[in-house]
Amino acid sequence: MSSEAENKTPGKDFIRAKIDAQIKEGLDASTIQTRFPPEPNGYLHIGHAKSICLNFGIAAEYGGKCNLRFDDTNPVKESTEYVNGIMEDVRWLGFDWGPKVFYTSDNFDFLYEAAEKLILAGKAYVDSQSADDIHKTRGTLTEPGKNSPYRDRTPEENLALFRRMRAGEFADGTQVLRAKIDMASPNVVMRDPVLYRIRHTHHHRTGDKWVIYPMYDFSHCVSDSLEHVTHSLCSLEFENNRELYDWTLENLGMFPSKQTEFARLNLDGTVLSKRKLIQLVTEKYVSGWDDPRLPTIRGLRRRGYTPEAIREFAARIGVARADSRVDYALLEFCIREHLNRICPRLMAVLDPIKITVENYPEGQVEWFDMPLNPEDPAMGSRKVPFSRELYIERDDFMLEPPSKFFRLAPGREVRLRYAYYITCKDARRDEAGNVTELICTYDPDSKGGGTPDGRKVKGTLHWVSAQHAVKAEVRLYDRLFTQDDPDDMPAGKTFLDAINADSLKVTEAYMEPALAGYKPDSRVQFERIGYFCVDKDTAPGRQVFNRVVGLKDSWAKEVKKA
RNA sequence: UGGGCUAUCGUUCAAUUGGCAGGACGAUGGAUUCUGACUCCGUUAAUCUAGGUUCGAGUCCUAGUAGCCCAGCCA
Repeated sequence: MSSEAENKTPGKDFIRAKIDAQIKEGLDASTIQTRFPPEPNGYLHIGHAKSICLNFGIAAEYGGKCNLRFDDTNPVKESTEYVNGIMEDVRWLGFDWGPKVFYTSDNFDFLYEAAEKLILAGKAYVDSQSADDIHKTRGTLTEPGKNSPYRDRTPEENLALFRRMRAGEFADGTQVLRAKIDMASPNVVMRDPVLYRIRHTHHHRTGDKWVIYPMYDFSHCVSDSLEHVTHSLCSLEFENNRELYDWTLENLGMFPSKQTEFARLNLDGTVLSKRKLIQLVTEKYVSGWDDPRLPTIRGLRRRGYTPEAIREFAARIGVARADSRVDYALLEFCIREHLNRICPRLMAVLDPIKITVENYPEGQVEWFDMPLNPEDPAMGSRKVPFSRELYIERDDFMLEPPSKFFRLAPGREVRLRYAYYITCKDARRDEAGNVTELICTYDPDSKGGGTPDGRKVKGTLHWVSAQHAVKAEVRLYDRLFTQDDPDDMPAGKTFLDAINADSLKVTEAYMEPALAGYKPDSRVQFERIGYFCVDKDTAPGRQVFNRVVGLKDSWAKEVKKA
């Protein structure tokens, strides 16, 4: 059993429960310090959002602080572009890291001095073996490693060598600084881990000042400690590194930050590893980091997700130590729940079929005033034109309807939302038998959508006036992968083999005129269809909408069953 | 006989430390409805296995089983 299980308070996740217990034992809540420490080598995804919400959330709840720290110790992978992108994403998610941004690279001088201290204390040495030899002598998971022939160099010798490393006298890969711990440790991480390596590479912040760079295991704990991080929260794969984290701070005599691990997020139908996301972007399987099919923060943002929905999602998935994979339906639930509250509701037809209302006067147009959201009158209203020729959704008509179908069919009466009742008199067909046009009549007494005799209709359809319809491009998205877990493919297959060829469908919508007024980033509900977000690709005269998520559709389920 | 970690409804997170296994999502039935949406009500369904301790075990003990992480000069 893990020691984390002790002293839990019920209902809370194990981390917050442990903090409660620590406070009970005297911890001053205002000293609680967390940090979100991304490496700027890619953009953030929803898995990071979980960590961000956890770290910033805990700081806010307990009256502590959370730092944003860029873990920028490997210059070959990192860039300012990513630093800026990450800050933008964290801010968009709604979190504030205060006036100071932290960088591990700001601690390079301190880290160097700390390394010299370890050398002087006989706890670190310069190893001149090749990377290959270091690998070979590390041992295996079941066998101990062998000591390096350079392990017993004197502190003076090591110090001189280390200073020459820093001075740039050695080529990349020829020397490393290693901690002198135990080559026989059952924990492979403790077998004389590398602390510093040589990299003659330009760093995005320190430029060419350094040619040696500290490793994660050395720099992360020291940076935590310098920031007085009390709760260093990271994902489960760092469990094995905790022993080295503690060793380093102890041997340096520094503030004892403590690491706690939790399970990272896995989400059905997508990948959440930076390596794979980078591959999807660079090899053009998607249009970019902000492709609306991607689980990146900017992808979700462009798709039309809101920060509120993502934060709600993070709260609902919880925090635990067990590996898990979350149902995509939960994310969709969260965005629907928020968009349902905030979106105006308008009408657009995605797959039109024409209706001619034969008893409606030719050339007549009526403008109906319709509420933008009947559940929230404060949203106001808009004007919608009605005329003799209309479009409705092709799915809303059936020649030979099954019993449970209560939309339009020959002889059937339905309501056109907020307008009139219409009855289908005839369905015109082409040679192939496809329905091309519906001939209907309307009941003038049903104006506004009700009748004096109070008769009921089963169906209410959305519609647009053909002559007033505004066309727009609509992008319909499906999951990017066909498998729930694209990371777990059969032998010989990779996650790329699971890419869904139909993850994007582009179509043309016929919209009521008011919809043309919405600018990029606006989110609306297309009644009876789903939530849509105006895309940044929108140009004058050519709107582009992304489908954020469809409405729940119990009729579609019914059809599927049949 | 390498070490570390994990195991509860289909999914996910709980269970006041040994006292009626609960919530959410999903699924499903119904009510309501000018969105087959929303909302409301109901139903469904779980303690990895085998022993043991105990009046009582998800929780403690013993032995198993399954899964995840670690052999980067990545983080």
